[in-house]
Formats: sequence, structure tokens, C-alpha cells
Amino acid sequence: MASTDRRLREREELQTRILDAARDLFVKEGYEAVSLRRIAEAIEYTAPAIYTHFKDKADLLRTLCRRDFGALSNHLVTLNQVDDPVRRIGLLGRAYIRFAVEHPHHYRFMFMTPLPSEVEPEPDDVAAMHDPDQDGYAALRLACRQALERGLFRKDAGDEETVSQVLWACVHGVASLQITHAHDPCVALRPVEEMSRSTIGVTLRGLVTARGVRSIEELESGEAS
Amino acid sequence: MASTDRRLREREELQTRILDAARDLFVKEGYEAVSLRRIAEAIEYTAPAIYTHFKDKADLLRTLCRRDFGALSNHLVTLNQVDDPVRRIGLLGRAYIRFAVEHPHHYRFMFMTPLPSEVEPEPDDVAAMHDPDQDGYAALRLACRQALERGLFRKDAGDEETVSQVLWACVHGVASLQITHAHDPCVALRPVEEMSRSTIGVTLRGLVTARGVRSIEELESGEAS
DNA sequence: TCAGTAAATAAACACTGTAAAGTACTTGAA
DNA sequence: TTCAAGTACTTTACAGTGTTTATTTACTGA
Repeated sequence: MASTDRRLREREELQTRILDAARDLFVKEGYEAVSLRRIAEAIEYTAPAIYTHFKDKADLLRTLCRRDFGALSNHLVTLNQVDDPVRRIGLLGRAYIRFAVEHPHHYRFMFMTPLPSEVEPEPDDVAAMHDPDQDGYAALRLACRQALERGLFRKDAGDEETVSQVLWACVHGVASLQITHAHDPCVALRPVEEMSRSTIGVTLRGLVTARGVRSIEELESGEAS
Repeated sequence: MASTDRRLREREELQTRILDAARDLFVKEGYEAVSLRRIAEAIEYTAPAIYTHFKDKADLLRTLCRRDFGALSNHLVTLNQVDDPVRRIGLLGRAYIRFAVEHPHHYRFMFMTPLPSEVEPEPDDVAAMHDPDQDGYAALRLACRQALERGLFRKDAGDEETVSQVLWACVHGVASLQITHAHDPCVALRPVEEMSRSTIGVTLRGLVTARGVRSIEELESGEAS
């Protein structure tokens, strides 16, 4: 049925319009400052209409983040082409922090907001989550495994998983501190580029063997990317 | 006037009762999940009564945090007695993460929530903020300065301020990741003790000179404290 | 043409933080 | 002793929130 197709298409179009309006407002004013009524108004509908397309307000943002973070993962995994795993990890870190700073509201919701309750992920996502060619964290883990295998990371620094999480924690620290305190006069945070460079440099230096130091120097001498 | 004293005392007592009730609820259910009406009910008053003692809901939590974070700083600065600055930094990091995990809602509000607007701090706080014997961050900065001066940290790692912020970012990363994702089945975070130990070990190793390595070994061989 | 279905709406519910008005009670002075 | 001022608190009310229910509207497939 052609008309059924059209209805389905229209439905998806409206969903996208809701998501676009929501993103606009969330990015400008933050999740909690934006009400469903305002989102609805922006697309000339009423608030309850949103419930036809999304379970609730959190679901709206969740969907938004899933889509936009797909973009992050897509960007991160392109770095898999970098041969040297240590240099690759440095580039992953830089890109991660840059993304967080450029999309603070998305980042805040994804990584700085506790889940309402135990929300289990969809099966599709779980599969993608362990694929280094689809998921950013999996790409980081792969790089860590390679760095350990090739003797570029000290073995006593921890196993693949621990090392990955340590690296994640450190870049997350830079990102989240930046998002929360960038304009806080009490804190006087260093510019994010400097924090990014220094933190990645320090953590990598804390992980590498003598052989791995060269990779860091290459990373730091290379221009920003 | 004796009766004036009594009135003042009673006023302070009620303020403390409000704060205690609020802390109880915030710690159990989080800032946003708790309404002023519920806090008031817990102490058998009505919601607007709280406005006699606090400017608004945020002010209530702000006061609560100032008091309780005084306790953190008081604890952290006791570590100033540790001579070796590298070991001291490690102990500061451990204590910091432990505090964050034990007081997740306080920590969230203080370091993971953006200020409503440019709130300038009180002059008293600013003075205390730069005193290593009163403020935790000032204590960290002092330790970093000493580590640099004594040739325990590499000079090219950055100046005192940058190094301090890198260290802060890393422990903050561990703490905030833990707070947000401890019970998230999608993430499967390593236990916080392991993350704390590994992250502090890695970052310190990334900062020290050859001379400084001994301090890390002492730190890691020492029992948890 | 008509029953059935989906989508959007209007109205309402149970909340929220907060402001204004009113009520007791205490205080210092006439 | 009486009276005005002021404090602490309650009652009431407001404007807003996310969400639910009942109702209308529009369109579909038979």
C-alpha cells in the first residue's frame, strides 16, 4: 500500500522534527530547562502529541543521544586506521574530549546523569557495543590490547579492561570538569586544549614501556587533528 | 538579653534540623527527587517555613555542601604532614575518591552540576581557598609545587597549576564515572578501589622523574589508608 | 458507504518551587 | 500596662512541570 508507506514516512518525519526541535533547545538551554510544551510549541503541536512518538521526556533525549553518539562512534572508529596503538589512543582521547566540549548537553546526559533505573540496552546496541568498528569504547579496548601485546604498555599497569577504563576515566575527567566548571570563576580551569594535551600525555607516559615513549613523542609533535 | 540569645539559638537549631533532614533525603534519593514539602514534612513544618532560613532550594543544598565539604578539606589537609609530596598526592587522591563515593549526592552537586549563574563566592571562602591548611585543592597544589621543586616531577610535564589540574581531572574522572555508572549494566565498571589505585598509579608514573619512582612504590606497598 | 484505527487535541491530575497575605507571639518603648 | 514593631510560621495561591484520560478528527481497508 502506497498510502501506508506515506503515513509511515510522515510519522518518521514528525519524529525527526521533534528530535531536531528538542536538540536545538536542549543544546541552547539544557535538558531540565526545556519543557515538553516548549518543544511542542516549536513544531506547532501540543505537548501530549509527543507521547505518540516517545515514551516520555527521558526517552526523547535518550533517542537523541543514541543518534548523535552514533556520530561520535563513527568518527572515533575511523582512527582504527592509525597503526601505532599508542598514538591511536592519544588521538582517540583528543577526539573524545573535543566532542564532549562541543556537545556538552549530550555529553552530560550520556555520561554525567544517572539512569532513572536499570535500563537494559537493546540487543542491537549490545552487539555493536563490542565491535571495534562500530563502538568507540571497543576501539579503545582494541588499541589497549594491541599496545599490551606489542610491549608498548607495561604489563603490570593492568589488563586490557582496566587500562581502558583508566584512560576513559582520565579523559572523562577532563571533559566533565570542563563542562561543569569552564565558566566558574572559583576554579580558573586551564584551557581545555592544554588540559587535553597534558592529561593524555601524562597518562600515556604512565602506561608505556621504554619502547612506547617514541609513540608519544610522535603524537605530541604531530599537529592537532 | 537572655531571651534574644535563646531565640537566636532556637533559630540555629531549626536551621540545623532542616539541613539534617535535607541531607538525609538528598543522600537517599538525590537533590531533584526531593521536594521542599517533603523536607518540611520530615521536621513537621510547612514548606514556606524553609524560606525563612534559606533563600531557596539551591541555597539549602549549597549550605549543606559548604558544611560537609569543610569536613573533606579538614580531612585532606591532615595529609600535609606526609613529607614525601608524591606519596602525599597519592594519598590525597585516594581520600578524595573515597569521599566522593561515600557522599555521591554532595559530590554530584559540588562538582557535576553547573552553577545556576555566575555565583561569586564569599570573601571568607576565597581566603580559605588558597590556604593549603584549609583547602584540599590548595594542599594538592602545594604538594605539586614541592614535587617539582624537589625534582620528583618532570619539569616538562607542566607548571604547578597545570599538573594540579591534570591530577584533579583524573581522580575526578574516576569518582564521577563511578557515581554515574556504578550500577549501569551497559558499562561494567571495575571496582572503584581498583580504578582508584590504577589511575593514581598511572598518572603519578606519568609525572615522576626517575628519582620519584621510589615514592610510588612506597605508596603502593603501603596498606590502604 | 461504513467500521476500525491511528494521531492529535483539550482538559485535567498530581506534582513542583515559590510569593503574598494573614496570624500568632515576642520584644522594646511610651 | 498598653501599644507598635518585628519575627516566625501557616494558609492560600500562582504559574509551571511531566503525564494521563477522554474526545475529536482524519484517514484507511473492506
